[in-house]
Amino acid sequence: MDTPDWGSPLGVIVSSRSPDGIRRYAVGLAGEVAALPPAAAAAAVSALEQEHAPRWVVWSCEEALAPLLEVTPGLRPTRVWDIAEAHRLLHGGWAAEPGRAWAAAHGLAPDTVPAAPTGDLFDLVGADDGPDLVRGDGHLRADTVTGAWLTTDDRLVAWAGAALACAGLQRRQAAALGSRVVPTVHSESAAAVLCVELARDGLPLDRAVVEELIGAAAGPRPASVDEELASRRRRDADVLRHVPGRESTDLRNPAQVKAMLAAVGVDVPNTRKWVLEDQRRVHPVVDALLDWRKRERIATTYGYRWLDTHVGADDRLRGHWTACDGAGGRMTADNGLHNLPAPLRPAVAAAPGHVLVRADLGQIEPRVLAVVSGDRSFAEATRADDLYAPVAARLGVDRGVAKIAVLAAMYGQRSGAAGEALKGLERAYPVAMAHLDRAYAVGVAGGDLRTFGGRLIRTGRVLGAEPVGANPQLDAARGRFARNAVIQGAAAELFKAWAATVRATTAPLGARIVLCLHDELLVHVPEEQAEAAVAGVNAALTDAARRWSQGAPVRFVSDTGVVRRWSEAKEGAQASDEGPGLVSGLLRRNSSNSAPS
DNA sequence: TTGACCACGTA
DNA sequence: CGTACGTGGTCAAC
Repeated sequence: MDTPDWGSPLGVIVSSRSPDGIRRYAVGLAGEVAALPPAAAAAAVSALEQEHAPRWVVWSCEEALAPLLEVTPGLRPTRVWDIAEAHRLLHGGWAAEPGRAWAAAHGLAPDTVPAAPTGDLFDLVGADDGPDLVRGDGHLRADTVTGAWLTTDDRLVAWAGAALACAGLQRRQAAALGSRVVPTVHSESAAAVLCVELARDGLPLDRAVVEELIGAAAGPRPASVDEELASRRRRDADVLRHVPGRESTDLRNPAQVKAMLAAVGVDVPNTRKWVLEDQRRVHPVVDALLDWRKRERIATTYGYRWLDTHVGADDRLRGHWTACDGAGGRMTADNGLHNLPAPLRPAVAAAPGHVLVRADLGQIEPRVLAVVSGDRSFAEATRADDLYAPVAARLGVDRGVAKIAVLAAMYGQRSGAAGEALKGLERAYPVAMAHLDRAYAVGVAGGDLRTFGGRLIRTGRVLGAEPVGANPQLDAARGRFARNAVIQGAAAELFKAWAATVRATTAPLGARIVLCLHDELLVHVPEEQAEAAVAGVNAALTDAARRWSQGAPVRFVSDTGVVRRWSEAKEGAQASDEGPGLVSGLLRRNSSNSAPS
């Protein structure tokens, strides 16, 4: 078969695990693949990486790289083709097992992919697969991933060959979709490598501060179940003492809370925070309840159990990372890595001798809109540090109005004061607005879209299985989903290209990315390399944006600074006092913040 | 035990 | 007629 021009040597890493848990690899450059045990495989990858810097084809980074990186922590592959990530990009959805990716790469219908063995007696269907890796009907045999068939070195080498073949077909499909898509696969694959590293390395925490913050919200660490219950009752009592006669209210039951509030004259349709915010003055129980909710969040979700379960002995918070979610393609993480409440952020702190380089992209979504729509006038506005200023000038409105109008156009909110300014936007930036309207229309019709970088977005089945046209509300929701997905998804692609570039260019400084948060990066770096890392992060943005946008005249900006704690402001970041005042001060500031506006 | 709903944290 | 994600609580259905 004629292979596409990959631009660099091609390597492959696949693995299988026998039923007794022993892992074995097939590793090598294309045409020279050998079956090896883990330590030897890691050594081979290291040597080949150094000598040839190949693009490594893997069925998935998690399967192929995670165990190798445990064996050899210094291993850092730079170029990867992750078949699962390529499949998600090219064909949509999240499921991307080898059999499914293989089928899509070969143009075989997804509903004909043989089901993987389930472990019960139907496993005997494997007998229908015949003796070979590829079945008579063109599908991969079903019992590969479980390790049931990959029992010999020859079979493992054949498995590597299948990965190379699959990647070759994917690459051709990607190239056929346009010049941006192969680079997107490269970038998404790099993000998948980064996810393995993020999961392994974790986010550095200051354990003493975590303990203190949890203590301030949830009380001291309980030594027994009884103490835990007592602590919980004390928290509840702070609310219930405001409602004599209703002390038996279950604060965790919204219906009971609603009834309790009604009894003291607070009449609300539901007990959501933004509804209760306006009722603080009606009765003191409202204030107490909102404070309780904040403490309860930390006590339950980010309390001692969370600390003990997810923060290691090395004071690192670890979770599972994915390179793309099911919809727009953003990275996801669990165990609180992506939704850590702001009051806990002072606990995210550099290890001794290190600092955090914190960088976030400014106004990324409107800038992305300028790229993906090709609107030259809107692109002109991105030359400003504050994009809303030139837009406001062009529209003849206040900056605040311009901002709301732009956000309304992108996210679909039509209520409020944005109406007039929206008309101005459509006159001033018709190309950008038409791009959003087109995405909305495709969503309403249940059609398929691709992001700027080529990710397939299917709208037909989002939010349920109801057919298009049957439910106008559902159609509109699909439209909003689609309009948002082309922006959010493209922003995610740029972000990952940036993160991958930062990972590659700052590694020689000893820098490691420890958190990715949609438009924000935290890089952990030895103190003496802080300034070099800042420069590297900023240069990486310029570089990644130019490559991602293929030279579009759109400017992207990053607010980049050096901090010891995530909570510190980036500019003029002086280390705040680290005494006991830190914690109580932050809690106070947080609660007073939420009172007005 | 599972799934729906609520509620709320992040971007 | 903002969207996306993850988490933990309760409740109803199984």
